[in-house]
Amino acid sequence: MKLAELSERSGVSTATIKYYLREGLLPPGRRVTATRSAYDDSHLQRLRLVRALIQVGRVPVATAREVLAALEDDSLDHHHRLGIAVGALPGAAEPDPGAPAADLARHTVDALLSRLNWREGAHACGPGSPAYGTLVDAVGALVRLNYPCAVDDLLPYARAAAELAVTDLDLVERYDSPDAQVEAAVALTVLYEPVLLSLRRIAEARESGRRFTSG
Amino acid sequence: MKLAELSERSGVSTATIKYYLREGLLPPGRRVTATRSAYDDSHLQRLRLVRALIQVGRVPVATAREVLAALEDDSLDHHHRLGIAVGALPGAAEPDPGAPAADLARHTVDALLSRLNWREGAHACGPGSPAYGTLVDAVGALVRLNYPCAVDDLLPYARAAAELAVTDLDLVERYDSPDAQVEAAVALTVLYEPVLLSLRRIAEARESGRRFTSG
DNA sequence: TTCATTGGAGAGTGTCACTATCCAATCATG
DNA sequence: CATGATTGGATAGTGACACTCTCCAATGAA
Repeated sequence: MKLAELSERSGVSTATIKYYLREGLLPPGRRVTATRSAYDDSHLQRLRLVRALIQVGRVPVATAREVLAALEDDSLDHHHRLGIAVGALPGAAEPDPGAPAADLARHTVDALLSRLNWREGAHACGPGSPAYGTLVDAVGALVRLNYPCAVDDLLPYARAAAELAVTDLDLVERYDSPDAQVEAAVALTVLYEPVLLSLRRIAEARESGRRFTSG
Repeated sequence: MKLAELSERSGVSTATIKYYLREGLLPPGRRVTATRSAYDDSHLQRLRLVRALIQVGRVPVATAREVLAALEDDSLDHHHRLGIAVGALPGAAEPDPGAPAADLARHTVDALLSRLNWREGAHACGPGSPAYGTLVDAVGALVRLNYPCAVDDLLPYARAAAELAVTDLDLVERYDSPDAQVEAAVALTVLYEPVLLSLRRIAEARESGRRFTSG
């Protein structure tokens, strides 16, 4: 497959594909001659994943590169590859680096994870993981704005998250090879986020209608 | 409260506050003299909400302005104000405007909402609402990438969303005045998104560890 | 032969959320 | 009352980011 064909089939402009190649988001094609390379279906698949990460997941290009690197790191076992790849995904932008109310937030998050007995799993739970940091930041924002975020307030969200994780991993286990599973885990984590958030808003509107309208 | 004081108390620079005033995200202060205005606690609260929307929720400035306008529109009843305000919030960026697989996605979403009997509630469910559009886009991305997104695959997420909405509205109902409730609905919708997504990733890591590691 | 395409690299674009600079009017202080 | 800081207001500049454009010599296809 030539570059132009890859572009046509993926709907991504050749300029952008060249850019992704330059940035290392897409492995170079097989060199046919000095000025020509051939691409295959794996490039097409990877290109689609990159678009999903960047366009749907709003993952910065630099971060996407890390995620993809973890995806291909054969030196790691299945669980660790998955943890690193998903862990490299970004969360919300962090707030002011100054630490106003961050202590309370951290304490709340720690109490929540303890309550759930989520402390022992080292990966992506520990204070070093991105998800943990994002969670502390998010709770910190709630604290600063005086919105409820006690452990008891957060618990229902954690329970929902636990159920969602089971569903997610069930989807992942539909894939056969470990490689496909890791890629699916990354893609589904990112791609189901807008699904979940939209459904939540729709459900909120329904629930609001149920509570606040007469008739 | 002077501008400098508002800046100090909120941790937002005077330059940024001036920018928000210019952009209409913050109502002008009470004019004291020709060159001086006074701000009060409502400005502080609003400023915090704006920061939450923009920094945590990644809401574009123009969108934030719409959300805030709906927040203050006294001509609407409670439920509609809430629906419009939350509806004005953005979802993920939409993919290529061309409609590849969009029909299948729309069909899937419609089937899902029908299955759940979520069709009758007009607000934020209808095809016109932003959340609906975001959902179709997100499902479209799944379709294009060949990831599972049948109605049965989406149902668990919708059920989780329904439970979350109940929790959300319970939090909202802790506030007394309708104004406070609408503001809380917007703030909590946005601020709990990163909370939920981080918890999901942490839960995924735990679940992955449970399934894929030995011992 | 001739013209389009390729890989490669650098520079330019558009968007967006600020941020910096200026200005004249006016307080606040000594 | 002198003097320096602050304010509202306006305009222009910044930095990050994801492209996108332009150019080039080498090559391939018609």
